[in-house]
Amino acid sequence: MAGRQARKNIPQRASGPALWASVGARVRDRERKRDAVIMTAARAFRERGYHNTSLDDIASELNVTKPTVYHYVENKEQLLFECFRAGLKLIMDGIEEQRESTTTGRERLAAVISRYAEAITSDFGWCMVQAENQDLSPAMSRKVKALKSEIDQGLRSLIRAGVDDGSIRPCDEKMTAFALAGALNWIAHWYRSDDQLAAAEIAHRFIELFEQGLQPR
Amino acid sequence: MAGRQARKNIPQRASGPALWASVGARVRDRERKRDAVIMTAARAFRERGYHNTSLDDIASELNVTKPTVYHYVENKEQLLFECFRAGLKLIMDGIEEQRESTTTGRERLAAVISRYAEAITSDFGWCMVQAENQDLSPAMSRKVKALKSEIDQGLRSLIRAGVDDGSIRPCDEKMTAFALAGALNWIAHWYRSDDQLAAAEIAHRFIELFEQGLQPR
DNA sequence: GGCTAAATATACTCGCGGGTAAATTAGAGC
DNA sequence: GCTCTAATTTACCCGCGAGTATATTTAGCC
Repeated sequence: MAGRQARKNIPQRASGPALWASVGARVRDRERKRDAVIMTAARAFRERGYHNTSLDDIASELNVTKPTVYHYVENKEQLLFECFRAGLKLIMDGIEEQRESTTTGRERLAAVISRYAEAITSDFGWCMVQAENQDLSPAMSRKVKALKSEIDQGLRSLIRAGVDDGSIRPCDEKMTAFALAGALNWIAHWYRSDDQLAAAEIAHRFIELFEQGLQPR
Repeated sequence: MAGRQARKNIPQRASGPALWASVGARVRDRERKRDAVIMTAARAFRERGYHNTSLDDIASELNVTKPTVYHYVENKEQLLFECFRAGLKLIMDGIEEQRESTTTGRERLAAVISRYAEAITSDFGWCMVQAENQDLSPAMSRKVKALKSEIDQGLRSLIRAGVDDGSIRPCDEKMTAFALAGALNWIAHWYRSDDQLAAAEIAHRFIELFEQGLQPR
């Protein structure tokens, strides 16, 4: 069939469509396939936006048809949520990681910023940032809000810790956390993966700016 | 008719639906009406998002039918663009305003930040931030990109000026501008107009943070 | 090699919403 | 009061895309 033939010619990106590329190579690991669906969706959402990406699009990028996608995920909203959660987890891990650290609050905050930048520049970055309440059902919206709030609280408590240990100048922790999160989240809007600038480099410059400030010392 | 009666009961918000509220009060000024359409769209987009707002929604908020909206605006995309432009103009004005100022670069930058925050918290703020290329035709996308770039260049040149006159510590102006714009744009994501926090207050805290930095001096 | 369950595909439904053609109403000028 | 234009409405079209009912294939298992 023409269909079959066409499928073989699809370029095989890492960990994505390759899973389904040839019938013989199909792996039966359900988890893996589900992850591939989510990953592909994340990339598609990032490139074309949530509303401009149909499930048919995602399916065809996976060399599969729409009902197959529905076999791994309840609906489109859930798909967005999974992308969101995957990205958010990267950040949460970064924050968690610093819990047992014994360095100053400022240093721990800097470490979290680095991980945050890493997460935002990942395939899931865009979804994390764009998963607005507007596109979600009330129930989902609540979940997303709660998760986002965890990140916010994590940042604030690091700032507070820094103020307490003297490594951070006393400041409005809420506004500071918002400014930080804003600058970081915004990366998703301008970052292109083919950019020369690596996440680590961006994080480094941001840390310097936020720590030192614009005014000469 | 029941339709007419219902219209009279619509609450009349400032400068919006009131224009059409009663037949007798209809103003013939085309400009004014067009502006009302744009304003109403901006509010709706902010509340429910671009894709979740239909032109029927906007029309009905104006106590009018969809074709009337089309009488003032070519299509939905154009409508988003107009909202975007209206918001952007506020910022451009702020930058322009500082061109003839003779103060230091850092002070001028602070002034622009204030105006920026003001613009972002306005009804048009959300549209400005959300008018992503993804939802726009290639032609529109180019226009939006060009306008956004103007803002970016404005910020960078202020930073450069500050570095030159010694009021700003030498830094990567591109990353600094991105961080600033990010923090400011992000306001649109969390700001609610009924918030106690006024734009001026937010701007003030942001300026302090960006100027002084987190590290104690 | 036949049985069963999971995986995938075919072939639909259906509503929403952008956009429009054609009629109707309002109003300015005479 | 008539006419002509601008403003507005009624009543549509139509495509896209989310979601699904049903058939078919695949693969593990005895």
